[in-house]
Amino acid sequence: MSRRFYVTTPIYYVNDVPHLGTAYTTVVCDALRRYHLLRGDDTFMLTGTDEHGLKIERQAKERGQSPQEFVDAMSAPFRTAWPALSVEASQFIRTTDAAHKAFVQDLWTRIEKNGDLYEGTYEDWYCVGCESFKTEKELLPGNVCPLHQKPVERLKEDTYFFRLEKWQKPLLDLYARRPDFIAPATRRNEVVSFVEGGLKDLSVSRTSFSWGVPVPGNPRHVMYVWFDALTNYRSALGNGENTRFWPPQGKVVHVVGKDILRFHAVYWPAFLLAAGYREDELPSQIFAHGFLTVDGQKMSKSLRNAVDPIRLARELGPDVLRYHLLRAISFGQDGDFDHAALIERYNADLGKNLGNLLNRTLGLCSKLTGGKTPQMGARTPLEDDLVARVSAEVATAAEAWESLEIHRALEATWAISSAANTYIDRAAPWASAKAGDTARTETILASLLEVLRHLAVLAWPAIPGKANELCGQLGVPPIAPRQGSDLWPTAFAPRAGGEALGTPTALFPVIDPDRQKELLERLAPKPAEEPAPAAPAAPPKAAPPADASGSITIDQLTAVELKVGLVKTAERVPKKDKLLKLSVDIGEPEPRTIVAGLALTFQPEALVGKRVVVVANLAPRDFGKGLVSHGMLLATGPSEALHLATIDDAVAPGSRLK
RNA sequence: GGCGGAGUAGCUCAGUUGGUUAGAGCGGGCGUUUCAUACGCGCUAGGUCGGGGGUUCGACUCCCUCCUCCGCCA
Repeated sequence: MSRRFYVTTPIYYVNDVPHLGTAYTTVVCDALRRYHLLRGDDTFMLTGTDEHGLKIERQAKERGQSPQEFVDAMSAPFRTAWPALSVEASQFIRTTDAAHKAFVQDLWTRIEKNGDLYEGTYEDWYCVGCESFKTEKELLPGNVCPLHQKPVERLKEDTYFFRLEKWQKPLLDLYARRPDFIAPATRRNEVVSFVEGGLKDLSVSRTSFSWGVPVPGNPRHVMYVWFDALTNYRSALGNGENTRFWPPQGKVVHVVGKDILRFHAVYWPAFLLAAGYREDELPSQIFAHGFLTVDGQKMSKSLRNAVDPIRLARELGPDVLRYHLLRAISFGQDGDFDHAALIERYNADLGKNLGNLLNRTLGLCSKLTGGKTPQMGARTPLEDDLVARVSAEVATAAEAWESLEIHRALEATWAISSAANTYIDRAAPWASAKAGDTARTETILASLLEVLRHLAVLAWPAIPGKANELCGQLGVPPIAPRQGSDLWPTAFAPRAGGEALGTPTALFPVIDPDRQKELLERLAPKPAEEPAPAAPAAPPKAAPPADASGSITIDQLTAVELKVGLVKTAERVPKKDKLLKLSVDIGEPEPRTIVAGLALTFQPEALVGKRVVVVANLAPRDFGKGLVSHGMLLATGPSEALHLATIDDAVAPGSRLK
C-alpha cells in the first residue's frame, strides 16, 4: 500500500553556516525519506533557509550589502552542502521566495479574519540575537542577554498580538488525543507542562525594522520571524498538486532540534488552528532530537567551525559520515560525535562486518563458479536458521524505521550481516568445495548472495552510495525506488545460477592504525580545545618523541620542567563541569592560573593548600572567554576518580622535580 | 523552588504488564578457523542493576526517602 510521507528539516537561519548539528538533522530526514521511498511511498522532503529578521538586516548593513544580497550569499552554502552528504531534498525553500511570502500573508489574513489577531503595543527588553523580548528576570546584571552575552535593548512598539491564550485548551486536547504528536515522550511532557502553565498572547509583528514579510493591509509592520518561518512547512506545498502531502492525506513529520520544539509544538499548531485548519489537518508529528557533543565537548562556536561535515564527507565519504551519525546516536537523545569511535565503527561495522562479508563471498564465487551466480539447491537447517533470522531482523528494521528509531533499524540491519558471517563459518563452503560437493557449495554461496542483496536494500537509506556499489558487485541493478513499488525484502529468493557477478572491490577498506592516527589528527578538533589537561597516566602512544625502542633521552626528560606548586585558590568554571580554575604558587612573583579537569573528583576547596606537581613549561592553553591555562597538574585515574601527584609540606613551592 | 527524565558490565546502551543463572554491541582477555579487507567464528565481563527503607512467596522492574546528573518552567 502506497502511503504519503512528508518530512521536513527546520529551515536554517542564514546568519550561520551548515555545521555538524544541522547536517545531522538533515541526514536524518533524508534517511527517513529514503526508507519511505524504498517502501514505494509517495515522499516529499523539505529543507531550506530562514532569511528574515532584524539580525539579518543589521548584518547586511554591516557588510554594506542589501539584505537580499546578503541572504543570497548566505543561503548558497546550505543549498550546496546537503547534496554533498547525499541528501536529496525534494525542495529547497527560502523564506524570501515570493510564493512563500504570499502564502504567509494569506495565512495571516485568514487568522485575522477569524479574529485571532489584534493591534496593541508591547514594551520590554529585546535581544537582537534571540530575536525576542526578554523579561527583567531572564537577564543578567547590566541587562545582558544570558544567551548572547550582549546588552539588550529597550523596545516599545506597536504590534499585532496573536490570541495564543485562547488556544491553550485546544492544544492540550490535541496533545491528549494524539499522544504521538510530540515525540519523544519526555519532550512531550515538557511541552504539556509548559502549556498547562498558561499561555500569553504572542506579539507577532514588528515595526522597528523592515526585513520581513509585510503585514497585509498595514505594511508598517513586518511579521514575527517565527510566524514567517514556521509557515514554510505548508507554503512549500503551495495550493496545487503537492497539497496531497498535507494531512489527512499524508503523514507529516517535522524533525527539529529540542531547542526549537516549543515553536513547533505550540505556536505552529496554534497558528494553523487559528487559520481554520482542523485538528486532523495538523502535522502528524513533531520529533525533537537531542544535541550533539563532539568528542565529549559541547559544540561551542569554535568547535562548530572545526568540525565541518562537508570536509568529513569529502575525506571519509558521505556514506561513512551518514552511517556514523545515524548509528551512533540514539535518535531523540543527546549524543556524542566521537571521531575515534567513528573510525572504530567504520572498521568494525562497515569494513570488517559488511565489507569483508561481501569480499569473502565474492572471492569464493569467483573461485568456485567462475564469477557467475551459483545455483541454489536444497536447504539444510543452516539455511533455514539463516533465513528465519534474516526475516526477523528485516521485520525489526522496518518497525524501527516506522517509529523513527533509526539507530535500531541499523542495528537490526547489521545483525543480518553478523548472522551471515556466522553462517558462512558454520556452512564452510570452502570445505564442501574441497570435498567436491558442488551443489552444496553453490547453495551456500547463493544463500549468501541473497543475504547481501537484502543488506543492500536495507542499508540504502543510510548509505545510498555504498549500497549501490554493493549492488554493482553483486551484479544486480542499482536500487531504484519508485512510487507504488515496495522494494523492502519480503521473500528469500536467490537468483538463478549462471548470471553475471560484478567485480569485487573493497567496499570499505579497513583503516590501519597509521591512517587512523593521521585521520584523527587531521579531522578531530585540536587538543587545545580538550578540557582535560589532568593527564591520565602516561598517554599510550600519543606521538612520543622517542627512538624505536620507546625510550627517551635524559635531555628529553629535562626538557619537561616539573615544579612543586602550592594551590592558593580553586574555583569551578561556569558551564564546564569538569574544569577547575586554580591559582598556583610555583615560586614566581605571581601565582599561575592553571585550568585543570579535576572537578569531577575534587571539590575546589579540597585542593587549596595542597602541594602538587606542575608542568611549568607547557604552552599556554586557551579555554576561551579569557580563560588561559599556564601549565598542567599531574594526576592519574579516570576523571571522576583522580589521584593527584602531591608532595609533602616540607618542600617549598617552585622546587624543581628531577 | 515546581514539573519531568535519567543513574544497569571499562565504554555506549537494551531490559515487555514484578518471577527460574540481569542482556547486546564495542573495547579488553583466551581459544580457534583459513574463504576473505591480518578478516571470521567461539568462549570470557565474577556488574551491591545510584544509596537506604518498605510492599511481596519473590523486585532492576511497584511505593517512600536520600544522593547525583540533565531537561523544561519559574
